[in-house]
Amino acid sequence: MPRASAAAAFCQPCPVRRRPVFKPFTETELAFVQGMWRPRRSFAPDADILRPDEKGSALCTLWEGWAYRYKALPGTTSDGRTRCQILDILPPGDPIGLESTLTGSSAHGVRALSSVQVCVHDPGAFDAMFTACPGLCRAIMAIGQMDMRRLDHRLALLGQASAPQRLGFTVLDLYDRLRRREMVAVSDRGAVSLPWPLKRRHLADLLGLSCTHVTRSFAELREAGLVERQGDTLLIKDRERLVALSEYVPVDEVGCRGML
Amino acid sequence: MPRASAAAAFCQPCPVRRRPVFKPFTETELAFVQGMWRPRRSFAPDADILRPDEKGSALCTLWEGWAYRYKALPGTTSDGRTRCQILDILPPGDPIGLESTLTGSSAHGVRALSSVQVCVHDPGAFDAMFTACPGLCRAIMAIGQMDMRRLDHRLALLGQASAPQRLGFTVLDLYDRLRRREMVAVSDRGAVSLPWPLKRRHLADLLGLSCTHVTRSFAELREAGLVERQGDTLLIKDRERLVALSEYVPVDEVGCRGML
DNA sequence: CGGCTTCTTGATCAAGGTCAACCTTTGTGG
DNA sequence: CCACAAAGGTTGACCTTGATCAAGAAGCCG
Repeated sequence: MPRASAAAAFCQPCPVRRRPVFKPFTETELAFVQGMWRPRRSFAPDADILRPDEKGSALCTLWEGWAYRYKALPGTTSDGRTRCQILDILPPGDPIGLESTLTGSSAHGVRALSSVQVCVHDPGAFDAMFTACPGLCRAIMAIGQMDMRRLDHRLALLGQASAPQRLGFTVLDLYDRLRRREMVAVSDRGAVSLPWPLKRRHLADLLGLSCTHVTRSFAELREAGLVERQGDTLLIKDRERLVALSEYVPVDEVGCRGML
Repeated sequence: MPRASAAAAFCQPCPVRRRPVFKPFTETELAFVQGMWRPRRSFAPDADILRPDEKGSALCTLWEGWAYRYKALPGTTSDGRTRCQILDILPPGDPIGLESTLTGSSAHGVRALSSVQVCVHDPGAFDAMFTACPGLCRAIMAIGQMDMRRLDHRLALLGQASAPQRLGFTVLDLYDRLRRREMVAVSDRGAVSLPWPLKRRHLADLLGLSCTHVTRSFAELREAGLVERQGDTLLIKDRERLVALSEYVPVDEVGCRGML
């Protein structure tokens, strides 16, 4: 079958899965996941990969580019946009549509942050996974717990931290998640840098702040010599002090095994 | 074996599981869950059922009484208590310790809100579940998604809603969760009531507010004729208007199947 | 060079935090 | 049954954080 062979060509040497966060597949698992393979789809920045109200939607994995989970809210912000809370940032490798596959509907949407390609899986085959691949199933459950743990962190952040702390925490959290995916770089003089596709309004929606206040908090961190924005990458100039200011505690997510 | 027979005596006609939120077990599932059965444990109010830093801790299910998941934070509030964010309220039937069973450690603690009894399960047998009971495994994964969905809601709440909205939303959410567990009552003149074990400080930690401001917000709802506290039950006097004020959208969690 | 969007800065205002006093309820021992 | 203590709840005065509104400054295309 052309479909299976195309999958094999992609899944086995998958560039995303080669990163150390992901556990390698067993042969059975690889075969199973390849059997679920469907052609990849592309999305432009700001397009909905998963609409908030969508029923019976596709199950897929973020293969290239970034996205975010969000929840649309009634009403509108002061600057015209519809109110929205960003729930989580999704870097490459993260699954999309698990909730709707498991429960039949999704209470959140997923939107592309940059240009995005997703690997599509056949949701009809999903239920078979529970009998065919118990180990994979356990791994996905563990990933779910990790996501929940990060949500817990974020909840504590919105409940308890000041605006600059929220911002600093988010920078550090993103950096650490990307480091595990080998997507960060080391600059000179001990500074490190990470890709930064987030606009002010994304940060505002993510942190529960207004755009202007995000700017102010950013300025605060910049003036303290902690971070520096350079186009679409962000420099962390003094991790030590940034950690102290944000009361940052890393959320570790080692040895996950998804189904890219 | 006395152990197995004791389990059978409890699990089969379990008073908690008889409620409509829970799906009935199949025979295999019942047998499996009974095989994990260990003697129940009791906790006094304010005792830690699961300490935040605990490794390799027990897996159990809330059998009687209420608890809450929380995250302790460095520093201390103005009134002396250590700072803490309550992540979720756990009514009877909710599982405890899934995260640490699946990932080896838990980033949150669980504390008893009232006098509590938990059904203890053998965490060593947990991994066997993935091969022995795929259906149960799927059900637990779906529960995880439901919990995540409620966390999403709460995140949007802390990010976007005013203090009275947060309070109203929480009242309505708790009411609906308890209704599905048949733990609410109807009062006269269309009002409904629910058990209310939450002190001001719990609400403060849950909603990311100060104790005094919780009082003020409560007073606001009371003066608007929406809710009324009577000892340790809460009256909802005008659900309609409370829903409108809080922009409440129910988080449904029908047909879950746990492993009590 | 306009015409976009995004970012920045300043002035003003409201929501909520802090501190402190006081009131109510609950529980306990005499 | 009362007295008292301790915990929790309520209220008010004041202050800080962050929202809102509005006007520019940079970028970033065509």
